[in-house]
Amino acid sequence: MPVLSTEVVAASVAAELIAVIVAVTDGQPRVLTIDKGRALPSGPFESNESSLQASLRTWVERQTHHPLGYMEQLYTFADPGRTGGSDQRIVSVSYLGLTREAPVSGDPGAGWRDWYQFFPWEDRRLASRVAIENFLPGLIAWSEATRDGELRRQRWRRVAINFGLEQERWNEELILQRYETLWEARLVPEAGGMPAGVAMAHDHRRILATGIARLRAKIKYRPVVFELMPPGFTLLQLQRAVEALAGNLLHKQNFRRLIDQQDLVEETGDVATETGGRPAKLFRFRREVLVERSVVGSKLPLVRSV
Amino acid sequence: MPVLSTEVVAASVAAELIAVIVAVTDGQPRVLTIDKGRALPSGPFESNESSLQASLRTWVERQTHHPLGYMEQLYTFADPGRTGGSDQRIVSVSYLGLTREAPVSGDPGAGWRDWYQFFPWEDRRLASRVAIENFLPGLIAWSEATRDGELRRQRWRRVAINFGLEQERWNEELILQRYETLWEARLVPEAGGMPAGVAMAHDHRRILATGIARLRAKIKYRPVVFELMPPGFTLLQLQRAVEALAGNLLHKQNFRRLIDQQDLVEETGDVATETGGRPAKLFRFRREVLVERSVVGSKLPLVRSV
DNA sequence: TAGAAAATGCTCATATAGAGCATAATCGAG
DNA sequence: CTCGATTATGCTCTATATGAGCATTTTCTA
Repeated sequence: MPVLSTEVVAASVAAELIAVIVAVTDGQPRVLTIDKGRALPSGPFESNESSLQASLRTWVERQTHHPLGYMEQLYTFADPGRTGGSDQRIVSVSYLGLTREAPVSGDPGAGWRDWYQFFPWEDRRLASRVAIENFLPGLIAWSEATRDGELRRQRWRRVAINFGLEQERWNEELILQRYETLWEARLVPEAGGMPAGVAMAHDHRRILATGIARLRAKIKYRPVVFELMPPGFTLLQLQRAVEALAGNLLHKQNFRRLIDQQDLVEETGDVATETGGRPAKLFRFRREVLVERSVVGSKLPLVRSV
Repeated sequence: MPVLSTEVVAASVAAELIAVIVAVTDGQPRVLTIDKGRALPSGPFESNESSLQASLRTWVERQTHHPLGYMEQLYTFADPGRTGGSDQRIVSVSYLGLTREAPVSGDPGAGWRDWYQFFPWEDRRLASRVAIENFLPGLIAWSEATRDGELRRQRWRRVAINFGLEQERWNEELILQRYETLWEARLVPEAGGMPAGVAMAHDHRRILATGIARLRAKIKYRPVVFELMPPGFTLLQLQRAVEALAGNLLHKQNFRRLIDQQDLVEETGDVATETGGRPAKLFRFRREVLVERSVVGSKLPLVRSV
């Protein structure tokens, strides 16, 4: 192996972009897919574009008719199993983007999907909660399928941490860890196991898991949910959006306390009357806070349950 | 621009790896450089290696004679200004690695540098504190060098947030933002300005800034400092290491409280007598916590000052 | 007119973080 | 041997943040 040095010694590889574009519609988190939900949108890294992000942004905005309110790089993968045309290694640079849902134009296989169809166990909102018990037997079987006692112990510990068993509490950020544990236990279709969640091409479900994890972490300290909201919204709608992303329910009063303690929103003056109960005031995001606070965090609450 | 789709449409680019390898020696944060401190170690992405990280890890361990305790991907850059031999775009995948310092072998230009020589303003430990006042006039001049009143206000606001002026408190994670502000204000040599900190080749100083920022954020919720410590250490040495990374001093008693509340360390039974005062107990990192807590955080304190 | 469904206002207990006081060991200088 | 300097270590106090729950208010619908 050559010593790392200053001379430009860069190998020729094939580079592609992969996008995790997220929206929240009617309290459901959605992700933009192609090929009838089997893959994430991807495309070549364009040498003539000014930056990696620029082409992605342009493309998404054309597809969704909404500006991409927020965008960040996720991770760069080099799946060892895949090679491009001329036997080149493929390097995939993935991005996470937030926008609002609109009918997609162009590609007939493209469309929005509820992201929990790919990770049913990640939705812990009571209404739609999927029992972990479904694949718990499989996990137990996997953790016990070894003669090595120490390894058995480690595997079970890992299952407990990932899925909130024993004394552990459910950690909503371990999406990738849970998916990989299920993979190792051959409980996902990609690994040839029983269908736990809808499969995707290549490692796209891992990339999506990475995106969800990043977003769940991000909403706790940055005001990014607002990029998913319409211009005016009620506090309950806002809460439902956070809950959709986080995959669990929040304490309403505490949620509201946090929101107005931080001056993130201001009243529009209107009220929403179609709420079923007492009409709710409509709010808008104070975009100024993005400048005011720059990178300084704004915490949003993520409580464990109702 | 082609629609993003499932067919493999990946452009051919030149890929390189860039490493930010960090150590802490005698209470100073250090970074591995080549070319007499002018660049970060870099090398080709090797198609035959099993993964991006593998070759980097092997290389660093050979150079430093220490295992790379921790490693994570930082960011992928595609500097629009640079192209490889056949006019290909260069994609740089950067990694952050933690290890301990040892004399480097091989490349004569390679060696460890105090990272604050590249970012003097980031060191706020009283002992070596560099006055921001040095370039404050430059920042003021920049923020006022426009007729647009709104832009002037925004620029000044940005300076205040980045450098902790007016009511803002210094945010130690804004390393990249500060560097970029100084760049825009032409106060760094790369941008043709007065020498504020030692320059590096290409965008390496930006990459280093990204690494420092990531590390400063990480030490707050993951027990990564221990990868920089010798097998046995005193609590003060541990604190000095955290302070070196964070760039500011911590409240000693609170630091110790947090450390032992979390069962991160255990006594070795020995004491260090060369401390000058009362001998300190030696501790070792309880490596088990990495398994026990998996990804679950362990907070380390970052107080604003003594 | 009675629920039902939300919105809102308040209180309380606990945990955590920032700060500071006080005491205990040890070494070196005089 | 004693004083001072230096570091280790134990404890307390306060402010704030967080998790939880009670109580009211407003509106719509059956």
